[in-house]
Amino acid sequence: MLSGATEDYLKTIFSLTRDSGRAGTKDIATKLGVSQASVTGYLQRLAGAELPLIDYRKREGAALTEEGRRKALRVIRNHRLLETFLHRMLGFSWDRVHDEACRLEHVISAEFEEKLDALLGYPTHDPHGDPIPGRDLDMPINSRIALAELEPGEEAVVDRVSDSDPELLSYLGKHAILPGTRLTVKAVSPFDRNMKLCVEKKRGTIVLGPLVTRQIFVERNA
Amino acid sequence: MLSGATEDYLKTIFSLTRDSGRAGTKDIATKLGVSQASVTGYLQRLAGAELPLIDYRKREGAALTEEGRRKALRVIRNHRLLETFLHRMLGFSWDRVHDEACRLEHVISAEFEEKLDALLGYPTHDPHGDPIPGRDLDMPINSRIALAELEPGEEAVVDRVSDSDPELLSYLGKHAILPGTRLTVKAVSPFDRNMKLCVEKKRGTIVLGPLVTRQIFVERNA
DNA sequence: CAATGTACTTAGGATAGACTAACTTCGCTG
DNA sequence: CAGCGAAGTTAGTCTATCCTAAGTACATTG
Repeated sequence: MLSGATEDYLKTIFSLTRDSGRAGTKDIATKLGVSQASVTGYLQRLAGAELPLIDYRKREGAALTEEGRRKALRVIRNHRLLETFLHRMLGFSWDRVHDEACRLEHVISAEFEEKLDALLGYPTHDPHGDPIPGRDLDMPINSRIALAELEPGEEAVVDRVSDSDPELLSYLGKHAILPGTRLTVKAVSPFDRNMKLCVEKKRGTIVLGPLVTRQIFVERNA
Repeated sequence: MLSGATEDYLKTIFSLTRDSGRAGTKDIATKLGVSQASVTGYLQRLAGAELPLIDYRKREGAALTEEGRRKALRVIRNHRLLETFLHRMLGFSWDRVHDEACRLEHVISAEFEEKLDALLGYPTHDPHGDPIPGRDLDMPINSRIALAELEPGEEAVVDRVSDSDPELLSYLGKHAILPGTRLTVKAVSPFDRNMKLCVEKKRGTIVLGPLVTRQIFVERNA
């Protein structure tokens, strides 16, 4: 069995290698909240194991092996199933599910995972709109288009919202900006990139800064 | 926050001090599956903390302080709520809930505990019949009368079954011996203490040895 | 009351996972 | 191309939790 720490490293490397091909020591350290030296040590250990979960090269960072990728996806699947459960069945607000799921994801059995999946009706997306890998660990591709990239006049539907900042989630929730919400870009101020948005059928508009609009991912209106 | 190990020690000491006033090093070691030396060391550390959770005296074993008792009851509450959830909502069989709950009990938040309690409708007993401490950590007293103590002719209702052996639970489950099941003692063989029982409305009888009948606790028929 | 067995403790050490401090690499800039 | 800064590594520690081996305390029993 993998330790919780190992699972956290795998999850982090997985998400960092979505864009760049390799995850750097510093980025991993920042995401995990540990020192760079700790990361170097841990990566060396992981890469030197019998069945290595990562491929690590000095000063070039880490990438997941096929085995590592599978383990990472299993943890991500657990995490997102749990988030969905916490939100839908226990009534946790969507800004509180992340931390709880981060602790639970390391201790549930495969049997728990399967039964929870069934109880929830085999959900495909978690409360933030992130896709849930299936039992086969296939994961649908999610939108990579940040709201910040849209031009005035464009319409879009919110696909997902970064789950990293609870404060942000709470704020957006209050303004009904959730996966599925339809938005229209009314204006973008030239220097600060503030965006004036019309939110679906809701009365009025809202202005969001670029730190926010870069955390919201959308599908351009078909 | 307490570590999982500390919570396990507290839980174990709690259950061992139900009967005897103090928990001995050896019994704790056996229950936890660690060496006696580890237990001695751990108890010393726990007792020497700022706010000690246990009272430890050399060669006399450990007892919980009021604070330790409260923490122990919180863990037991988590454990039993989780067992109830696993059985009732996820459909785990009653012999599989214990191990899963043992891992989950250390990582759930107070918010999770409360919301789960509400979702389950504030249950008072877990699937084995053990009482669930309430939010105030009050715990109803459960039956201490082992089935093994009954005489031929007596009738009783199963109150709870020890959850320590999954094999036993599976076996008893197959024969419909669960909390609430009504039993009649038909005969007790004099030397081996085998007990011939009539199980409620079920066809036929069953013979159980003393290793089994000592794990089943009952209420004598009113 | 000495011998013995069981329960308990001490001493010394292992491992996982983290830290700080100090050093190395390397790309970029002037 | 020397120098600087950021990223990365090494070395040495620390804490939690466990271990084995060896010794101690105490009750029982001949």
